[in-house]
Amino acid sequence: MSSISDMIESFIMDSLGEGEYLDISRNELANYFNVAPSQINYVLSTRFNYERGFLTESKRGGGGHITIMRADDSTSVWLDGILDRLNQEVDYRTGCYIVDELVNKKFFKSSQGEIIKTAISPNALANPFKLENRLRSQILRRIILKHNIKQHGESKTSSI
Amino acid sequence: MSSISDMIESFIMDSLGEGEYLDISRNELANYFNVAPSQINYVLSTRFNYERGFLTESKRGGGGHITIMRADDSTSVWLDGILDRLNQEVDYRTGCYIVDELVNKKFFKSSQGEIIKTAISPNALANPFKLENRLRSQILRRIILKHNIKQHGESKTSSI
DNA sequence: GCTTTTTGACTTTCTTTGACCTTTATTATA
DNA sequence: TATAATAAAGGTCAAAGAAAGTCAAAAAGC
Repeated sequence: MSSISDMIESFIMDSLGEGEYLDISRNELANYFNVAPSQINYVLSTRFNYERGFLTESKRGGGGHITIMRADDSTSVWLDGILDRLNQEVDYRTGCYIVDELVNKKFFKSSQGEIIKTAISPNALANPFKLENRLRSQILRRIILKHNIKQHGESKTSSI
Repeated sequence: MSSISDMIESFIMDSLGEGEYLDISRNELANYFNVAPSQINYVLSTRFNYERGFLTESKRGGGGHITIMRADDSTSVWLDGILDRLNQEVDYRTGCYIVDELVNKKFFKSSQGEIIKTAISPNALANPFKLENRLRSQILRRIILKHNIKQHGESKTSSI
């Protein structure tokens, strides 16, 4: 009666036991239950999300894995820390850093993170042009030119 | 479970212990773990970079070696020194000298160093207002600060 | 019919490897 | 002795491989 996702959920719950966190391999687990690897993601996002008291982290590539953690006091401390920082002014870089942290902890998806970053970018938030724009194009022009020359060997301009 | 890179990382960490720095031979280490020598570079650049609190130096040729150092207070003193110099005007030669120093300490990759040198070159900065030297120190300062901030997340300056 | 589950094609990220390059030290030679 | 050749490191970069992520369509439950 219960779906495979439910079985995977209880399997993970059992493996977690009383522990604070658990490391799993997405592929192994999917293999064990004979399901598509992405179904593990489905289980994680529907059963082991923040609302249900969990946070997950992962790493791709060789030796990649997924970590499932209980979202306990320390998590809310972490979140409070971030909210505290947002009581002061936050420049673009810091904002991105915070967004990355939140994405990392699967608080937001990375696609959502991108939107957020765009929303808080200098471009989005401000300022009609100033004189520095001319300089900027000059610098960029210079860098691109030199890069191009270096790659194609035709050096007609001085090295700097 | 964990990748070989992770094992190499902990091996280095263990060897370093509480010490301030550690000398290793790239080839020996690669041999010990049965990996391509370049994988040692991979571990160094992903795990023992400035972001993570380390600086590395190396020497080639006979008796060559790699030194892994904790980026501690003295590092920030060194960095502060450079930033101090950038409070005055900086001509192109001096700028390149500083960039070389930063590349030497693996603060930037040499490919990044090239870009920076181009960005502060007379050609890039030529402008009608004869502000070249002031601009140069400003740009250099900006790049280093941003790099440093990006790595440590302490942002006291505005994003642009 | 609507919601939840399952699947699979495509994407992104991280690791591993290898071929080729640069620098430094040592040794041989004029 | 100065210089040229050789050997002994480490550096770089790109390709191949190994995971996990995304998204939308199909299938299954209710």
